[in-house]
Amino acid sequence: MSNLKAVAEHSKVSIATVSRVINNDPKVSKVTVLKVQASISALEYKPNRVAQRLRSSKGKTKLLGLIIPDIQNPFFVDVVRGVEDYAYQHNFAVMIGNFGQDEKKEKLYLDIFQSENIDGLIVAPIHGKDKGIENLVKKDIPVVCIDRGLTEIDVDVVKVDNENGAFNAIDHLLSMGHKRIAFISGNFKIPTYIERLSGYKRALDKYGIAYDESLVFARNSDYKSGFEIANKILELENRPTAIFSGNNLLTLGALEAIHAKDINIPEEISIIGFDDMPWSISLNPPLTAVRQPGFDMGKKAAEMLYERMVDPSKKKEKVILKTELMIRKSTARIE
Amino acid sequence: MSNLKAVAEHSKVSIATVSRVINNDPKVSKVTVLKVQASISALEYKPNRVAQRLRSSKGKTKLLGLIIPDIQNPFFVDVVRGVEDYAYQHNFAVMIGNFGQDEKKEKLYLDIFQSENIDGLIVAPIHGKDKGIENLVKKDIPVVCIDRGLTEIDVDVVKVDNENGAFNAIDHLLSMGHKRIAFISGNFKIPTYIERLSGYKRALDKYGIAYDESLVFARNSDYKSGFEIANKILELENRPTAIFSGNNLLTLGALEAIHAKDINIPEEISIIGFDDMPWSISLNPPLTAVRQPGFDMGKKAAEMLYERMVDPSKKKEKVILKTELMIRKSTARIE
DNA sequence: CTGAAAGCGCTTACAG
DNA sequence: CTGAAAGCGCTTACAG
Repeated sequence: MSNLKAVAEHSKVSIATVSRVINNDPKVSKVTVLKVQASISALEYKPNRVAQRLRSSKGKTKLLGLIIPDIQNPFFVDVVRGVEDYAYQHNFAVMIGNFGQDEKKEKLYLDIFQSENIDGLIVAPIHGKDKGIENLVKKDIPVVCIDRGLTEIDVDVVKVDNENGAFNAIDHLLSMGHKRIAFISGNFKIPTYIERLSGYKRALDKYGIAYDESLVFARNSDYKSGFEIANKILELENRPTAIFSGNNLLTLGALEAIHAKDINIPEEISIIGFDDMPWSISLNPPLTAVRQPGFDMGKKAAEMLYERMVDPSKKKEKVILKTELMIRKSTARIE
Repeated sequence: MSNLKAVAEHSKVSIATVSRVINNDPKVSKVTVLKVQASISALEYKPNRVAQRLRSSKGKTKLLGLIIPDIQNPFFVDVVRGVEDYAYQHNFAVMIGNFGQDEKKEKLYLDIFQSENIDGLIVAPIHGKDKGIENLVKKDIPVVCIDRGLTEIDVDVVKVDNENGAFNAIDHLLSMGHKRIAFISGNFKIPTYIERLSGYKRALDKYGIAYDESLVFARNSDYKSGFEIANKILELENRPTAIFSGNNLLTLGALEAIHAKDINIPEEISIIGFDDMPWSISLNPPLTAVRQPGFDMGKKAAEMLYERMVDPSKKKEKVILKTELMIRKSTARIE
């Protein structure tokens, strides 16, 4: 790789001048700019971002960290795409860390990203009291939380109204006559699930149905857990007539369990999933689901991060987007 | 952030010694090591990876680039997970670039990653004559191609036997009596599709059926294209009795088109997809698909990249993994 | 076993 | 408008 020095020699100016040309310093004379630019393209010079970043820790080199809980979850993939979309348009590179719901791994990525001098971070905290992220915020590193916030500290966040999303789903089920509705949840350390549970309870309340703890199952938020929990539910003696599953992967896992037992949806059991998927219509049957605008969330988060980088003293902002209940064919009315 | 100097002062040694401790230089005395380590933890010192990388471009800081065509495609997500799995175990950070089938974007990521001094790159080239990647290889930057190779230059690659994968799928269809099999493909610039087409042709040959070009449709490898092409196919006057779709997303899009028209699978049309998905069993009907071991491919690629970094003069290697036809319920025998 | 010094490729006051 | 020089946080010969 050619470097500043090579370009400087080629165009017979100092490296300082070359640097100025690269950074569009208006003080450089037209002639010099042209000369240097010619050398730059002749030598195919590309600035070394590592050196740039080391030198000026001021967002010059545009590196953005993105830490997500599970890249297998299509919702987070949408988030990634949204972030990337904004980043690409604004010439940021994105460094992605996928911690797979593993707290140690999340911490590792937090450390690495910091050591990489990222200009800012978008992260879905593993829980509401995430010390690692709190520290970053305290150090005034721009941080935007996505999907979940932080309880102990004021921070920018983009999330969805989980409470209402869950409420609407359960309300829909209750309105169709269901009374025993199982909830397949992820770990209740994760704020989203707490909120979804409270929406579940509020809907029950509305219909005067007592909350039955034995209908709520929390494990990891992955395919396997969805499969296993659904199996358990299907074997309950007084089997619930409907399932509300807490995320994409749990839904897909539950679906496999139901199909493996040849139980018909929605005739024998209804199911609503939190998180819609592009192919929900092609599932058996077309899945009724709570849609979250993942792409928009990612994009918005990137935008807010950028604004925070530009103005670090800006008031922290909470953006709460709406969910939408996509009614398809996985729920049926019962007596 | 505290730096080397702070640690040096705290433990009353030179920064050179602190650096040696960090890098496990055996020459440092036990006493000194202990003293320095105490300071390191007291100050919560974390080496600045940017500075490390700038100083020694020898894989010390362990940063790996991963460029994939489409993060929405679950197959590539598996690849990412495989790469990450290996990387995490070997203390590499992974920088991911998703180019969304956009050649300009791929080039941009190639440039950025180079400017970031990555130690090595795993990439699925957009086509076989990708100059940008060729250049990296020529500069002796460790590169492993995944899913697709390069035609003009010798390079490490991990891929799948696409020709046989497609052959088996078509053979299965032909053995069930199908004669008009449409192929929904991605762009034929992409080597995988060329190979899949040739498997398609070889199977036809085996059954003595003439290749009919009008049954082959190539566009982008995304959901929307799958949907649109399937719509076209379904409206053909002499409608094919089966569809072979070239990737995950195309399959899902095609499925939506078929369902939207209330056409029954497999009674009215059979379909086999290239790429299996965890939730194939929950599709309507359970999808017959060609399975690629994405996770293993990613893992293997990361491993090969590591070996290449350790021994740059190592002979280039081609690893070709097998596909597996997962027979479920989306195909039926016809007269 | 340890330290002083050079240098990785840049940016940015400072001086002219 | 331009250049010489310091410095970002490290590593690594070189010397002792």
